[in-house]
Amino acid sequence: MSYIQVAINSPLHKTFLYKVTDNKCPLAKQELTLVGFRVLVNFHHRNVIAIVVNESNELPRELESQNIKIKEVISFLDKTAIFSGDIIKLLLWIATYYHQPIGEVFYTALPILLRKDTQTPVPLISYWTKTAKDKVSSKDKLSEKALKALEFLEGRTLSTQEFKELGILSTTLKSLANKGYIAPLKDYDSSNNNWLVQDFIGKELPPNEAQKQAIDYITKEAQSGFKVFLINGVTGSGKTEIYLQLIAKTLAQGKQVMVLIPEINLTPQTITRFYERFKVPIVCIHSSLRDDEKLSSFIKLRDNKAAILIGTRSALFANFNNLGLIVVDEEHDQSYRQTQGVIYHARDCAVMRAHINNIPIILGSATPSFESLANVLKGKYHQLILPVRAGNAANVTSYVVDMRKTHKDDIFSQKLLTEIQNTLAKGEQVLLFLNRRGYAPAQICHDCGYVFKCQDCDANLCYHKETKTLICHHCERQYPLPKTCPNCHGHNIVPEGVGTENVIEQLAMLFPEAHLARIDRDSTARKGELEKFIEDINNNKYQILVGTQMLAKGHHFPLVTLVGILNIDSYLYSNDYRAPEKLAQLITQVSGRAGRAELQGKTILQTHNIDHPLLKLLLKHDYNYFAQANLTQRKMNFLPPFSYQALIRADAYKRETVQNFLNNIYNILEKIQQKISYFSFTLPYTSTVERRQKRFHMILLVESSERKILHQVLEILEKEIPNIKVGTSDFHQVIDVDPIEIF
DNA sequence: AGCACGCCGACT
DNA sequence: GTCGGCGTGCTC
Repeated sequence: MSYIQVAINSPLHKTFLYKVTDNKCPLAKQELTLVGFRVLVNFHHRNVIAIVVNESNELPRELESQNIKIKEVISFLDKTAIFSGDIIKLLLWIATYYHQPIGEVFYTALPILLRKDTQTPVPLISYWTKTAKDKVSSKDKLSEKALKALEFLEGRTLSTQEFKELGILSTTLKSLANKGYIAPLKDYDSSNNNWLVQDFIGKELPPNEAQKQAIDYITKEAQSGFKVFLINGVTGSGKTEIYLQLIAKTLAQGKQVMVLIPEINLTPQTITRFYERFKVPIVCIHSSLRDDEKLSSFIKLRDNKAAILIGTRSALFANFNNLGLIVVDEEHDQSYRQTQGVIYHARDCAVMRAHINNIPIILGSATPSFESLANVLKGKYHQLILPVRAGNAANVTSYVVDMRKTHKDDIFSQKLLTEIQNTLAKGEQVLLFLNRRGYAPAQICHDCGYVFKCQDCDANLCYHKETKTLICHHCERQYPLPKTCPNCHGHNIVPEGVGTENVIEQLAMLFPEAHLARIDRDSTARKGELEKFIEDINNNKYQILVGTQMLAKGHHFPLVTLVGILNIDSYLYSNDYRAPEKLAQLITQVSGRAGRAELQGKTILQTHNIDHPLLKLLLKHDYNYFAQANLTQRKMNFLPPFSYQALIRADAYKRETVQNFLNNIYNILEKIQQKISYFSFTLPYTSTVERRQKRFHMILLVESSERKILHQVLEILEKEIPNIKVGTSDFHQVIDVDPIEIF
C-alpha cells in the first residue's frame, strides 16, 4: 500500500491524494517510482485521468487530521511513466512561477492522444527503411530526389509524412519501393534500435575565427553542466553552424538534443539542414502534425529512439531519455509565449529545464530580447557576440524618408519609388513591409463618416478586396460588403487606410512589368503555400514582395537588395514601453532579409517623424547600442526587466461582473499592502480593445522591484480568488506573469 | 472546469 | 403536480 499525489485537470491550484493497493501497482520492483504514471481515478462523481506527481508510503500528516476520505486509484493506464522526473519538476515549477493550476499545466503538457482514458495507443505510423540493396544501379535511373531520399534514410527510418516535410513526395517513395531500395516498416519498435553514435556527422563547414572561439568557449564552459549562452549575431554571421557543431559534440557523447524554433521558421529548408548534417533519427513536434505523429515523436524521444527534436513552443514538454543540450533559436521571438490557456514563456521554461537537467542551453538571435540582454548584464547569461564579417550580409545602409513631404494619401515616397525602379532595373528584388493585411483597416461612409464596426468587438472592420468581405481582425468574423450606409443610407462607401492588398494593387499600376507576391496570413493560409512562395522568390519568379510580420522572420532572400518599411509611425507613438524594442527588432530583422556578400543592401524607412530620438539613435548606432541605451531608460523608469509585473486579467459578458471582480482584487491588494510593502498596483482598467467576441476585458497590474515579493502577493491572491463571488458562470479570469502586453 | 444539490417558475 | 432554470458548493 502506498499513497500518491496526483495532478487532475481542473482550475484548482493543488494536487490530490489517492491510495494505491499493491495488487494495482504496475511496478514489479518496489524500488521503482510511480511518479510520472497516468492513472484513472474517481474525482467528484466522475472518472478522470490524473498524473502522479509524488509518492509516499505513509499518509501525509497535513491530511491526517482532516476528515477526508481517501479514494483508491481505479487503474494504471500505462506500463511505463509518461513523464520523467525532470519534466515533473519543470511542470511543477511552471505551475508555481506562472500561478497556473497544476492540473491544467500537466494536462497541456500531455500529448493529445494521451488525454483520453485509454491505454497508450501504439502509433500506427508506417515508416520507410532502407533495404539490403544499397548499391544504386545506374539502369534504375534514380532521380535526384530519389537519391536524396536514400541519403535521408541513412541511419534512421522516416514516415511518408516526414519525407513530405523534407520536400520528397510519396510518388518518389513508391517508385523507390518498386525498385526494391526501400521497404515499409509497420512497427518501429521491433527493428529500430536506439540510435547509434557512430557515423552521424555530415560535412562540417570549417568555422571562421569567431565561430571557432564561440564553439571552444561554450564547449569548455558547458562542462560544468547548466549554463546559459546567448549567441548574439546578425543574420549571416553563422549562428546555425555553431549550433550544429555543438550539437555534434553532444551527440558524440550519446546524448539527445532539443532545438526550439518559432513556428514560422519550421520550413523544409530548416529541417533539411539538420537531416543532411546528422544521420541520426530526428523528430519534429509542431502544430501541423497529426496527433498520432506527435505521440510517435514523444515516445521515440522518451525511449531514446530519436536523437534530435526540432520543435516549436509545445515541444518543450517532450520527454527525453538523456537530454544533453537545448538550443532556442530566435529567442526574442514573441511566439515563444503561450497566451491562451496555460500561460508560459517557452524560452524561459527552456532555461529552467536546462537548469533542472543541469545541462547547457544556447539562446540565439540577431536581435536578442532586452530581458536576455539584462540577464547578460546581471551575469546570469554568457554572451557571445559574433562580429559582422567584411563583405558579408548586413552590409545594409538605412535611409529615413520624411512622409510629410508627400501627398497625404500616397503610400510610397518619391525616394522609395526611385529606388524600386533602380533595383528592378538591376534585376534585383524588392521587399516591402507593412504590418497590416487586407485592403484597408477601415471602411467608412464618405457622406456621413459612419465607420463599420464589428458587432462582437470594439474594433473597426477591415476591408478585404480579394474575398469581397469585411473582416474583424480580432475575432475573424466576416461580413458581406455593405452597399448602403446604415446611418444615412448613402451609397458612397469607401476604404480608409492601407493594407497589403492595396499596396499590391498600386504597385501593379506603377510597375506593370514586375511580378508581385503578397505574403500574409490570408495568402498563405493553406499548408505549403508559404514554402512555395519562398521557393519561387528565391528562383526569381517575383520581383517585388509585399508582406506582413511573416516576411520579417527567419527566411533569407538573397536576391533582395532593397527593403522598404512603409510605416513605422505606430511604433514611434506607442504607449507600450516595449515599442522601441519591437521597432529595433523589426528594422534589424527586416533589413537582415536582404542582400548577400556581393550585393549592397538598402533599407528605406518611411515616417512622419524623422526627428524622433529613438529613430536617430537606432540609425546612428547598431541594435546592441540601442538596446543598452533603452535598457538604461527602462532602469530609470523602473520598468521590466528591472521590475517584475503580473496582470490579473478578467472577462465576462457583462462589464459590471468584471469590474466587480477586479474591485475585489483591488481591495484584497490594499489589505496585503498593510503587511507586505514594496509592491504597487493599479486600479482596474479596460483593455485597449474593451470588447472582444462579445466579452468585456479588464486588467489590473501588480508590480514590484523584487520578484520574490510579487510572487508572495500573487500567492495570496491565488488563494483568495476562489472566495470572490462573481455570481455568474460565464466569467473568466487568469493571472499573467511577466506579461508582454499590458493592455 | 464539471457535476450534484437545491429551491422557485410555467408546462404536459 | 414535475420539468428544468441556473446560483452555490465541492472535488483527495
